[in-house]
Amino acid sequence: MNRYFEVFFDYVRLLVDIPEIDQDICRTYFKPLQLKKDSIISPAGKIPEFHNFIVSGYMRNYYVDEKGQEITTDINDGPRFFTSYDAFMYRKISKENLHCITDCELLQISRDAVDITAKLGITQQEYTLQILQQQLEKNKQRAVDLTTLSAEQRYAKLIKNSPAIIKNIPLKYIASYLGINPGSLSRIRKTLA
Amino acid sequence: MNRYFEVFFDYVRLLVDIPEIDQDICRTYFKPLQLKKDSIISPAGKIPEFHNFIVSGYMRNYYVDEKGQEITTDINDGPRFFTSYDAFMYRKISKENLHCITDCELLQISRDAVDITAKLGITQQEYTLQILQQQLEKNKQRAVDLTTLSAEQRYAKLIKNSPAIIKNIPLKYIASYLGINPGSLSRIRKTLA
DNA sequence: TGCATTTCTTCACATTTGTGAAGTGCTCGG
DNA sequence: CCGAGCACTTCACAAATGTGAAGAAATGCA
Repeated sequence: MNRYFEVFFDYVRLLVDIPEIDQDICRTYFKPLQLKKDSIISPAGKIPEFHNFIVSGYMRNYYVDEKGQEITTDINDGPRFFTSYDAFMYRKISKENLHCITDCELLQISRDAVDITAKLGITQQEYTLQILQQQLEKNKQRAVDLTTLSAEQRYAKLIKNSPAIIKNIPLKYIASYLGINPGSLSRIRKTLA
Repeated sequence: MNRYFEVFFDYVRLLVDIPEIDQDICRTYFKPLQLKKDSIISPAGKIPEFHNFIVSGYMRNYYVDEKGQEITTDINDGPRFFTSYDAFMYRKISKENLHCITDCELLQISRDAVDITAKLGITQQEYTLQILQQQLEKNKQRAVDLTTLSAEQRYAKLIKNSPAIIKNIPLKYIASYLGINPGSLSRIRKTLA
């Protein structure tokens, strides 16, 4: 299971240094978990129990709209945290489902444990601040792309920036994430080929 | 100038309580500023000097793309913080311009002062965390709206949720913010009337 | 007030994207 | 190995939105 924490700490160190003490805290409170393809963790209608870090595998975040359609709101590209953060943090009922598109390896921490580690360690608050800023910038950029780029340009940009997603995620989820009809995306793919 | 801080504290109290000590700190380090319509503060190409709170008035955030077109990425609806936050925080060159669409009343704090107040007061870090989360949720929702709603639905939603924006902001900026061509928006307005 | 500028609307037409049905190919469990 | 279901493509057509020019309306300034 050490590999899990290697991936985890490598990811965290992109934003902050982690002293040994905090590493030990993480090893104590984060629990490894393997999930099979198509597992649903943190289903809509429930309060998310865990904050998840994806060590390997691909997940998506989706909700079901009034017409019964699945809307994919997020897809991961490599290791990162993946949680309905707002609902998790404030113990609110989530509207979203976290769906393992492939087999996944996770590190999970419970909501109670997050409060404990916040007091024990010194890195957590600073890290949380930074990752929130990073996520905010990403989402701002996503919104700008959606207002300024055509469907074809959005797809081309995803190929360029996240080839791993194209290779590993069914097209229908990508289409939903990009706000493109699957049929239209198919046509766009043909013109790009 | 007390009115400025009344608006300011009322806004901050939506997320956290502010002890007297922290209120005094704010009164010391935030400076009131009046701006005329069409002033540009924090222009693209420079490091933002101040973190801005809009007491009254309307501002937009825009950048100029490769074709020379202005892309409006944010418009405020009532009092709130309005800053190229990432660039301000990390003293990076900003790509965005903050433009006063109407006369504006602001409270400003310098980047150096933010570090000072962080040490003096007790509310700031908690507040920053919360407002980042709030902004993140807003931007996620904006992205979801852009993927799932038609141009007409996006405009209708803006009318419903932010009538003040419709009343006070030139349509061309609203169109850009919604990712709609001004001509198309004009047509949409006619069908809604 | 009156002129100049900007903003908004309107129109005809082009382009992009959506829609639903049908067909093809793949995958996975039995 | 087979068949059912799923994912993806393809197509013809519909609908939504973009485009650029022209005019109307509003705004700001002298």
